[in-house]
Amino acid sequence: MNQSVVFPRTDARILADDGDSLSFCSTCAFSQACLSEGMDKSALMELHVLVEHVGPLAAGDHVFREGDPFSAIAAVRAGTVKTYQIDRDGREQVLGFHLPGEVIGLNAIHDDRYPCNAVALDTVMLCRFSFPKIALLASQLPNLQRHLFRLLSHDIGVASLFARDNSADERMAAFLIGLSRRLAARGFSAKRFQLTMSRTDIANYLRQAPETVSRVLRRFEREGLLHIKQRDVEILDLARLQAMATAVLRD
Amino acid sequence: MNQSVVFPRTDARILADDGDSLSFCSTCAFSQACLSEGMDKSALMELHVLVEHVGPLAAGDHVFREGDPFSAIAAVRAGTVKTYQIDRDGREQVLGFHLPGEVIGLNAIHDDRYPCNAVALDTVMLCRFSFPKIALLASQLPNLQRHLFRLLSHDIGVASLFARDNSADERMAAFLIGLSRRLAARGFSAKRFQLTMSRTDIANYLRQAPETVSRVLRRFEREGLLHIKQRDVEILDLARLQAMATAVLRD
DNA sequence: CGGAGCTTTGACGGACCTCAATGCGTGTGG
DNA sequence: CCACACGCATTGAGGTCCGTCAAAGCTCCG
Repeated sequence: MNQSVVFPRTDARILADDGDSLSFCSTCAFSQACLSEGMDKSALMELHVLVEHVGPLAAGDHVFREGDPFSAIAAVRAGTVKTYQIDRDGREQVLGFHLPGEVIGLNAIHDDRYPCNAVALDTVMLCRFSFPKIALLASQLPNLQRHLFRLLSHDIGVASLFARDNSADERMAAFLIGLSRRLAARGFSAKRFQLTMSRTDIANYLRQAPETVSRVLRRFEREGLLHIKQRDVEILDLARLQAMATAVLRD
Repeated sequence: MNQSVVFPRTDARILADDGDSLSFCSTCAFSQACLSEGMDKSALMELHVLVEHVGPLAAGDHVFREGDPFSAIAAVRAGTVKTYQIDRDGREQVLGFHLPGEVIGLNAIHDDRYPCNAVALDTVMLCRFSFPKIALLASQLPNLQRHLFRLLSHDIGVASLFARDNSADERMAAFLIGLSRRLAARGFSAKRFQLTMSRTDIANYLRQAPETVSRVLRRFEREGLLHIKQRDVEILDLARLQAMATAVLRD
């Protein structure tokens, strides 16, 4: 396990590849989102100036750790980032999985420290945005400010989804449907994808025992809802899975 | 139960009392917070211009309803506001209780609609801030922008607190300690306070059965942790209660 | 005084966790 | 190239916390 924290140490490598940063940036989810919200090209140029491309990170590399001073948010460009906390008994608590196009670090603004750890689950590429700089730019670009407010507002709702009064089946269905939709929104297949996280991580995230995850997935397969082999999932009955998930996702 | 939505209809009453809005505003939690974060007096004046004082609302009055177009956030000045959703089976899901000094409506920025209902549990006074106006002002006042970012960031963390699989006792202890601290932060007593919400609401918020809430509170009393009569609580053993709550609150 | 609604109390059952053992896949070294 | 070992996943058996159901008590009203 690599113990190093990526953010504070990657300045050198980041500064090294600014030659092609503009071409890279056209694939950056954050920039794309800004564009789609009506930000003009010249504004986007200013955004590009403060972007730092981080990666590739290997599975197990940490993006930041709980308690680190807050300096930047980051958009996931490729791979999956897991955020988690360690409680006082040393047990891990998974807070979320972050796919390409999603932003991490927003919950660190409040008290200027990252309140959780963030670790790469596979090979991860990031766009790093210095928060002081992007906040300053936001005061000049209304659309950027608006985009940031929306990102933050969105995350408020997401956190409370998996309360324990839903059944194990419902939570698992909601988890899979959520993944499917988020991947589809980024252009990936909605019906075939890989679980980049272990069953243990999924169980932890859903507040269940790993054994329960195993049993529920197996039963889903027996009932023809999906096909699963190792970490490769194929959803066979999206409608029925979605119906189970509505109790959690409220759509 | 009063079915009216307060925000869209109170413009007349709000505009009527702008004569003394400045004196009122000195007690507004939001303004105070801005001041304490280093915003200067002239900036605060500009903030006062766009504040609208709403209230008093009676218990059962709605501040906004799920699906209403988003227009404003609001700081609770007095009383308690409950936010909740209705799932497709018609069951209520309590999202949170908002005490004086706390801001509601932040989760509506994302898709320009309030994603939940907000209802007064007792006599409530609010400060209403038009969001377009405060966002515009924020781009001119860096400290205001920073304050808004922090408010949003804070709510991300709060939402995920009760999502974990802690025991009924731990969640109840965390609920009480949370209330105690938030009230103390506003100058109220940390050891004696009123539960402005019903047991049913508490149970719903903690994702428990009302019967469980009843049993746990009763057991806490038998064990000398607190004294409770109806909705009046006196905490007798803050330390022990806090110890139970750490599993949830992580402090 | 009486009724409605919330709260409390008890008995019971079920969903999921814990514990334990086996199976499977991957990487490593002989 | 195969054997072995380690970690993760699976499967089964048993226990428990808490939700559900039912009934009675309490409070605040009219």
